[in-house]
Amino acid sequence: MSEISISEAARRTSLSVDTLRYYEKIKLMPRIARDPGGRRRYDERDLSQLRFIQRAQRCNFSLTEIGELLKLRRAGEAPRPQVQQLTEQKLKEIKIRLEDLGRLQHELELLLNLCRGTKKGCPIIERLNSTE
Amino acid sequence: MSEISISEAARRTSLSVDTLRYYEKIKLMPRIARDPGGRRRYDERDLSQLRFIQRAQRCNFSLTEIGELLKLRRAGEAPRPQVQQLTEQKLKEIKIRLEDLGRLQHELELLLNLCRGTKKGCPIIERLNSTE
DNA sequence: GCTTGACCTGGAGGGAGCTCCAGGTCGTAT
DNA sequence: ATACGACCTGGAGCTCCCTCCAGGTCAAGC
Repeated sequence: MSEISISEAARRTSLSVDTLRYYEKIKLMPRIARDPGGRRRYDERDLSQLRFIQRAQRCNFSLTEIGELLKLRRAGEAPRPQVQQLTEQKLKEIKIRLEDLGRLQHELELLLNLCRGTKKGCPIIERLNSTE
Repeated sequence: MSEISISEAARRTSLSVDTLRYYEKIKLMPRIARDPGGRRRYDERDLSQLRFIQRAQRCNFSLTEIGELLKLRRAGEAPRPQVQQLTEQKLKEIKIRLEDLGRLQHELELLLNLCRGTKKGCPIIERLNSTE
């Protein structure tokens, strides 16, 4: 099979073995399968879920929220309205973050252009410093 | 003038007065002007900076990083190369986060459409659960 | 002049998300 | 048989970012 040790799983996800154990401890991950000696064996599904967690986390979701997202992910065949609602709300949050990021990107690009092209005393800086 | 009390500043930024004092304590914000009685008086510049902090924070920047961004923001007239480099790096990080968010958005939209239109047993779920 | 409430300071407390440690087990290599 | 390293568990410790507290000051209303 394609089952791998915890250290290999850590390597492939760039998480630490401590973090992997921690995710299991707080039940963000399900109980990972063990070999006869009691060591964890991660399969492709586990890795996929870990990568989902990482993506969601980079997008500011808390581990608690990610737990909910994972429930959605798993509960696909049981499309309850409450589950839909949660997803919709998360999507709204994502959109807001996308907008924030866009704004921040714009501000920094402005600043960078300024830094590149100017000697001193540019009106844009004043705008950055004093406007909403 | 348009100088306002800490509680008013808190109201306008949706931060708590404790957080406002905390930002000053850790020098993320400059020392805020005081009235003769020693109370803080926030002006438009302060509010602008606070909103910048909030935007950056929603985009996953740590307060330490935001401190650096604010230094850039202030140091506009002194475009040192090291300062440029930092901005460029932050922009790269922002782009990665934008991509992550886009991916996550896509995944959740997929899931949502699925939830809306299906009875049970959809191949997309399998894909979500077992693919990269 | 006294009360009330918003404000001040320094410092302790708290939740999230790890990270580390002690003390023990398993399996391979010598 | 033993030594070694990767693994196990439960629990303590740490950083970040607040949040709360105690004890005190200031300004306005009664």
